[in-house]
Amino acid sequence: MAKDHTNFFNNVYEVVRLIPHGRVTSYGAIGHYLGSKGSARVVGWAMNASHIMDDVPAHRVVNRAGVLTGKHHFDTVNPMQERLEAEGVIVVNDKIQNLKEVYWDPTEELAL
DNA sequence: AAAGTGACTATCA
DNA sequence: ATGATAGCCACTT
Repeated sequence: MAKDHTNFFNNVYEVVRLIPHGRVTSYGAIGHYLGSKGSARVVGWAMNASHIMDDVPAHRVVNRAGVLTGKHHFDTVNPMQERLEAEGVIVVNDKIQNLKEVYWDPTEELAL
């Protein structure tokens, strides 16, 4: 990836990959950490392309409400919520119940 | 180069 | 409280 025009995606993948086990974050938080708080959609877009990378745990990335908005975008039959539940996250009806307990903000945890 | 799309978020009704 | 609309930034065509 010597090209810079994919740097934004690379940053997203890097942050997502750094999400601790059993933790989740939101698109806006990642976008904000990258310097563009309004780029939540772009983060989601990066996730859409993340399927080419198996090192990107997109199942740990949810929307602001803790809802697994993109669970249907997973190419596999392995549901996002089972994966999250296996990590210790309580997910019901595609929504994280203990979001506040598992929420992980890169701007607070990484930007030190 | 311009227009369209999208796994989001915030605000208004 | 929910539902619809607008704003946002980067990618695709």
